[in-house]
Amino acid sequence: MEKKKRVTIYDIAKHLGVSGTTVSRALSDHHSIGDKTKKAVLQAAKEMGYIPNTIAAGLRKKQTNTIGVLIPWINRPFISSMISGIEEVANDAGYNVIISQSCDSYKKEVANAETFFSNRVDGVIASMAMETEDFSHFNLFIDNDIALVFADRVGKNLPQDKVMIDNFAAAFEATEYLIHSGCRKIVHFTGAPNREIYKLRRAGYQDALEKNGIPYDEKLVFSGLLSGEEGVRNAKAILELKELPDGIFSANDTVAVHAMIELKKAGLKIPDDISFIGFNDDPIASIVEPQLTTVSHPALEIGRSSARQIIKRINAKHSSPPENIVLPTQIIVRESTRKLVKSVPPK
Amino acid sequence: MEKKKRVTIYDIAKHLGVSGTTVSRALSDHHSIGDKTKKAVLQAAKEMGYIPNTIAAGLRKKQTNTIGVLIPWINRPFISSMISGIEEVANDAGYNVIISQSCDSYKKEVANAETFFSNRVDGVIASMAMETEDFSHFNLFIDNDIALVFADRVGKNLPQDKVMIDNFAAAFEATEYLIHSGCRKIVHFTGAPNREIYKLRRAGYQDALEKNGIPYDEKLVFSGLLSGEEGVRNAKAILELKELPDGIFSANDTVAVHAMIELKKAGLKIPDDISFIGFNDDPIASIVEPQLTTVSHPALEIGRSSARQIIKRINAKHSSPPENIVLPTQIIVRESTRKLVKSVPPK
DNA sequence: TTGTACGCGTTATCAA
DNA sequence: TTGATAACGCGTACAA
Repeated sequence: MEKKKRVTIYDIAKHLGVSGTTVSRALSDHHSIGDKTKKAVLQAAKEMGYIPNTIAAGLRKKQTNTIGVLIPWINRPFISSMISGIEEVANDAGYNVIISQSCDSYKKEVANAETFFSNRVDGVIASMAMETEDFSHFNLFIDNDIALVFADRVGKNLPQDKVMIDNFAAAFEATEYLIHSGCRKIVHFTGAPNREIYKLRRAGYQDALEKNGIPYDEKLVFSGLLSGEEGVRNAKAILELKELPDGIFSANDTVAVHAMIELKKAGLKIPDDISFIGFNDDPIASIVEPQLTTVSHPALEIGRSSARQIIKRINAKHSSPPENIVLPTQIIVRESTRKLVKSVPPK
Repeated sequence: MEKKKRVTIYDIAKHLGVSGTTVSRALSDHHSIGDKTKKAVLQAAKEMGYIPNTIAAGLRKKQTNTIGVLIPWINRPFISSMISGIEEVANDAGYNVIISQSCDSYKKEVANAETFFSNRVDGVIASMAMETEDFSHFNLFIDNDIALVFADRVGKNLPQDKVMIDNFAAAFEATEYLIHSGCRKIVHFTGAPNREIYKLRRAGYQDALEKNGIPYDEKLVFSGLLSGEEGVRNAKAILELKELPDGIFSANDTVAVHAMIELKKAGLKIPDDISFIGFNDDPIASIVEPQLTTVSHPALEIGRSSARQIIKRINAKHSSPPENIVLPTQIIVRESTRKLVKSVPPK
């Protein structure tokens, strides 16, 4: 499509017989500008259908008012809600949001980071791919003073802002909830261990077991991509165990729900034979029967908070130590767990 | 955050003792450039950590390699899948995707359109807000020769490319499926009638009834936002009816599933007392019990197809008549409908 | 094959 | 309060 000539500040200037500078100032409400000229410019701009060219301004100001969001997948309930939160806050503050999915691939993540840099985004919010183990591609932003905030799937030991939940504590509480409701042999579904969040959930699970005198058994931990198909596979593997578990703590809802359905098919009663606690509070959690008890993940708020943080960094005059923003989680008790036999001690 | 001096083609030029032009050409693989110089430039660029400034190039070339995506909500399964498809195709073709949600608000949609224009996106893919009745804000793109493709929630009588499904036919088939499985009193859940897609689904529903000798009854059509809460409300309203319906065709899965659950609570058997067909094939459709029969909406493919179309338009030398791309739907038969008593005639 | 000079649309600086 | 001029980083017509 051929480009059309568009209205610029000089068209307005010529029309009004003033300089481009004056128009620019009038439009950006500069203090040293006559009231009459200002009004005239604004009027003319409107009449002539002028819309500022953010790109050109950005080139000059060395800023684009754009935030890059780097996430593994868009079409997952948790992530799309997070993006929704980011977009909400960013838009209100006058920023655009550009999105790239890594599809959990390290290679794509690296490529996307470069694209963001090429587009001179003012800041980046990143949630890392499952595969990613080396973080050096983020140096692009760090070395060039581009604000960087990690959200949810953060890197370990990276000196950047992070917005996340307390995965260890959430997992500990969830596991202990199962224990307090009478479970003694508890299976854990987890994701790739190079993602800190899954490592921490697993650690919380392990710690809860040990604190309650239950031995930790590697064979009861199923690790993978946390997909629905994996839930079915895991369920089948569980049915092969010599002694069935009486509880399952899953690092996400998808795998939990599909495992649950598969176990139900095999005739097991939930929660009586096996209790379930998931993670995320996806829509499917409240639809499955029995409804899934789960750890609610404040997705929207993680997004909002990340956006606020990145904007704060973008506007900061000086650098300051990295912040760790931890958002609260909550166990949503539904029907896939039994009643507590021992009350959970207050925190 | 203060901006840092970044490597430009002139830094490379100075370093190598050549002109900026030469560097620019070497980097973009221009034909008239010496092999040695090219190699030297590429080498130096790599060493110095040069990454092109797409923004500056865009200003010069009057293109940004950016596609604006205007959708009502990000965090809905159908839409996030569509975006995923857009992003996939666009990224592969070297385009960035910037996203704005209108939250189904006309006002936000207008504001977002202006932002897109300000950012000089090369093209726009739009799925309209529920509220939108006036389409004049899209003239911004049309008048300025910015490619525009409507996806899914298209406008009526607009001379733009559209990517969508055959809503009328899909609704007709779904309703007829209910009829052929023995339903005679069929309720319809629909969305705002200013969105063509809902109007068409309703028309398909009505036509199927009439073609099969069943009178169309306005009182059996429930219109609204198609939310979960609405599903509960609709179910309660249905229970108040003098004579219960024996089938429900819903314009989305969310409202169908929640209504189903509510009716089950009231003791109704599904599909024996009431059959259900939804629309979209959201994840919840295959989780609810009984699993929901639904019209599958090729979300990912609508996204991919829209992206391909917009890129085609962006690169087109001349304008050509608007295209209407219609993607196939499919009834996914699950457990919320009874067996067909009369086979569906072949199309 | 290479370089000079200018333009893309805006803002910052300095002078008037 | 206003204006002339340069600069942001890159691409390109034209000249060499």
